[in-house]
Amino acid sequence: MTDTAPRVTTRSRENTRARLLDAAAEVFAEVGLDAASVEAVCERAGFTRGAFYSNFESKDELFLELSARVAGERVDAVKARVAELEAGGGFALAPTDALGIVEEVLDVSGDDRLGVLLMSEIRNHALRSPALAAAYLAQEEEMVRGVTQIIDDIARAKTLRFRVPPEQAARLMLTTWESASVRAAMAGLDYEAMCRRTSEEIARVAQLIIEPPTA
Amino acid sequence: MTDTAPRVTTRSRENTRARLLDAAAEVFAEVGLDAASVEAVCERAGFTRGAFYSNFESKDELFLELSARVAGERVDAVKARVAELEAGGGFALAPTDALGIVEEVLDVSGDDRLGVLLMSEIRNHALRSPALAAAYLAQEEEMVRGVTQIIDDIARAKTLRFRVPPEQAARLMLTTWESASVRAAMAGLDYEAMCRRTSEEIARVAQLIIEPPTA
DNA sequence: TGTATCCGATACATAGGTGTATCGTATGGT
DNA sequence: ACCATACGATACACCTATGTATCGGATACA
Repeated sequence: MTDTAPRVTTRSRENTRARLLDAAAEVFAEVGLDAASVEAVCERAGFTRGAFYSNFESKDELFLELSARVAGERVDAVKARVAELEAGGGFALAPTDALGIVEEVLDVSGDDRLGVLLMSEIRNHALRSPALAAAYLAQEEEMVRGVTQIIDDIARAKTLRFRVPPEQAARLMLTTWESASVRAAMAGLDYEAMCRRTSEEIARVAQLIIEPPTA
Repeated sequence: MTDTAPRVTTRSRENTRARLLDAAAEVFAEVGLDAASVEAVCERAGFTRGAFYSNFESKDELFLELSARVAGERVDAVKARVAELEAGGGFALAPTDALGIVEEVLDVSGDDRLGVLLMSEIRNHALRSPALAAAYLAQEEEMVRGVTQIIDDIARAKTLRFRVPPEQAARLMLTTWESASVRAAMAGLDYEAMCRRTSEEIARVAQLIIEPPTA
């Protein structure tokens, strides 16, 4: 590796960073950012604090990076779904079966309970940190773009008409999804029931948005 | 006060409790529950920790009580609005002016930035504490009941028709409101702009829900 | 006015977390 | 195979928060 790069620090360091990030995701989701000690994160990852401070400057920096990672993952998942839909276009559902469509799009971001907790944690802290807020809002906009496209694609494929512009529909879907996930997690439902209930809630909104065929 | 009550501890104690609760609301909103030290709360209230531990058992207990208080206040505000509408019924707006209606109903819960932060904090912790979760969900249900009634009243007064049952409409309004408030607070908008933007967002949803007159 | 009681302040003991400085070792390059 | 370096472990000093136990003063009631 006689690269132009001044330093080749990328040996197993990336691995350590990744393990710390994974552990942090778990611990932060479980007890929250502020209640989570650096030591707890390290213990979970199988390191000591020496490793931590060798890789990150502070807990906040790690949290920022973690937030960026999960945001990126979510956006990527949606984008992948868009590509999938545009490539295949293999939808064989009845146009009015909103729930079916929703479920098919939804399982992309199969959100477990911890995922919901982590996102909530990020959202909560974004309210106080301008840097996090900017990242959070940007990610949300990206999500809107992706979902808007999905809606567009589906509408075109099925020749559906909407009562609102696709972008607004996308926003509605996303906020409904967010709030439904949180409510489900709060009610302590297991994963399956959680998904079911979330789907139903979103499907209701979808049915409201979709213009019924003028038969 | 030779009451039947076994103990008449209610001298100025209630005052102290109230002041501590007020201070806690501020501090928790500003830095979050976990980052807020008991000492910070006491300092804000003008007391020392002695007063705190004389009135509350722990920070968590205080938070639980605070949550109950703000939840009660919100529900009361909505209920008062319901009573106001049912008593007066003085709506002189055009039926299609969704934004006008929304604004008139909305200013009830004139939410400042700190209020949003505090609610977010409560919501976030409710995800991990069953007791808080139960309280939070119960409050939300009460809010839904109130808003449902408001929607019903308005609909009756204006002979509007909806595309969805009033209860679902209420849920949609509330989740939209919640998410819009959070987004506004995140974007760092001032109070006025925040209200305006939130109103617009809700009005759009209202317009979607309201069935247009079949002219 | 005297007295008992309640309430908040003060002082103290302790724990847990943080960040840094140093050390030993594994690894990569030649 | 050797050397240099990077990486993570260990140890240390500091600090902040917590909870309790005790003290002093104010207040209610006679």
